[in-house]
Amino acid sequence: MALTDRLTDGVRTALAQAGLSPADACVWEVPRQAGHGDYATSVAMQLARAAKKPPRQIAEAIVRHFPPMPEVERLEIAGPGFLNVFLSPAWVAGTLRDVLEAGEAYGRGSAEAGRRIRLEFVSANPTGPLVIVNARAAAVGDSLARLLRAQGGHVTPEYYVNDAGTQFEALARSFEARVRQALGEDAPLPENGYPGEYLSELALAYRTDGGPAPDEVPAPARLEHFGRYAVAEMVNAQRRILADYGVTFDAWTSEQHDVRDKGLVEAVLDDLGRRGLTYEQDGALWFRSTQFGDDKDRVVRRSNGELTYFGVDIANHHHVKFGSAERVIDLIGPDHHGYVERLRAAMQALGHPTEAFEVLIIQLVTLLRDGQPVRMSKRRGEFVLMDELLEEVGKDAARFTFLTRRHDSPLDFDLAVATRRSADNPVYYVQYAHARIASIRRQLTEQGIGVPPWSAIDLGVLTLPEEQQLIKRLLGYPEMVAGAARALEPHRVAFWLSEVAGLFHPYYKAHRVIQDDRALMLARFALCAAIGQVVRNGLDLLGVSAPETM
RNA sequence: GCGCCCGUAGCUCAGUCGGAUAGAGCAUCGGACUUCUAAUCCGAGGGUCGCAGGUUCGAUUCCUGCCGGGCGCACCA
Repeated sequence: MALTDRLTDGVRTALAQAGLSPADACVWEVPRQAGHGDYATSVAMQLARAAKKPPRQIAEAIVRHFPPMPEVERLEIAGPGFLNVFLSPAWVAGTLRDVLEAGEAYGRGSAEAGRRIRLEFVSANPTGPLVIVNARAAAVGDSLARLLRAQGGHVTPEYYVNDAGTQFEALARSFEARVRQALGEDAPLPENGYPGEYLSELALAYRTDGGPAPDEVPAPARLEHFGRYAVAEMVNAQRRILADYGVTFDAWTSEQHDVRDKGLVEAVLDDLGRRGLTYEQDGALWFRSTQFGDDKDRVVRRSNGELTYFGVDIANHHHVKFGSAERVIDLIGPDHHGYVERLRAAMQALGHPTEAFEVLIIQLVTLLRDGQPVRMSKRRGEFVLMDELLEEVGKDAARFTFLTRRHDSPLDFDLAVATRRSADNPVYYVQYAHARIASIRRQLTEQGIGVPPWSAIDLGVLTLPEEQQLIKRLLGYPEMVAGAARALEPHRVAFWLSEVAGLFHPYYKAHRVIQDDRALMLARFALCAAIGQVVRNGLDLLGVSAPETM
């Protein structure tokens, strides 16, 4: 049972013994100030009104009747009626054994046990290379997948390939033009085409592979031919970069093959139509999204007969996503946030619980170098690509930096800072803690010092304030992970790790592990091993490596 | 005009479910390697939590209004 649950039980028992009415909720928080104990609750203040007694008097009754517990050293009443709990140092030290024995499983929970979760992120159009904001979405999405898995969820990371519709056609025509140019023809790029150099390079590769010239492909099949080739190559390139970044997807959903070709759009539109939730106007088919809180009704099939992106996406969400999961999470860019409401309306109309469908907005990234903005203009081809970012700053620094901000706040990414190997860069600060611990382990081995099983080490000698503080911090790790998963906020893990490293480095500097006092040495090594384990577990949730040496 | 997000130290940002004296890193200034890795550590200064009301024992946190910034308001995706 969790410590706070035990404390709550103690409070309930004490209230009953004192003849006071029970508290419906007892919230424990970790006070900011050490003098206020390890845990505090304001339950006495909240009960004061109903009990018609001063809060301090209620608190005193709780203290008087609180059952003895090995975890608790003493209770204090403070301020207007706070109840402060001071943990027993011996019990605190003993918890280290639980951490070490749990190993890589330490921090896992069961909040999502058995639940199937569909998590879509990145999903860049297959019309160009991945750029820096895609790297942010990939870092956040992948970390979320890891967090939700750590809570027992069956997570399917999904990449939706937008290989149909107007953008697909623009890509197909642009690519065809580039192939013609590669053959020496004077072929202009179509209007609204994609001017990037990458399509010219792809055209050369296409010819090298022996792909047929445009005029050798029958006109009716030409668009499809060049479009499919370009999409396949673009998606492959995206997949490779993401794999280098440590991000893999279990589902690559094709708009054309997995949604449109399977008749799912007609099915879902018929479904909505039978419920009277669609209507024809001006030759187009509309969905009554206003009935579910949207500002206006939305077109699902245009008057020219073509489906809108929205129309297809309803089918995608209803049949593909919810067809295989109880919970659906989408990560999107801020430019699409106006789109969320209508999709939410559609999911509601189709009977999905509102809390089962969540959309996270991943804010934009402003790229800086030494504080100066790096211009990103697709038109002039100056935009910074994801592979260039990875080459310059590396996977670990990039991922960690993206995860030191809330996903919904815009981020300034300074290339110069992220490249710097110093404390400006919290990723190295955290990794260095892990490397230093690994170094201690190596030193022990080199000096022929054997370490007995954890159960044989007396941890009670870890009485320094720094040691107690570190252990208590490790004790809070599972709760932090559970909170990050619940709130879908992986940045909490990154901050937590920085804080633990910030406790470890001063401790390392001030107190030697390897020393003549064998009992103390072993206990301190156990503490370091536990810190190393938890840091490794936390970094793994971020997809960042935990190096043995640096 | 309407909607969403954001205003916290010089800068970049945390701040749990409403708690006690508001936090970190960077930057600035001053120090520390004979010792398990100096990618480290020790110390100092730095605040009207955008503004004004409201709710309450208590508000950076919740509500309303205003000011300032970003984004979105298509038979585009």
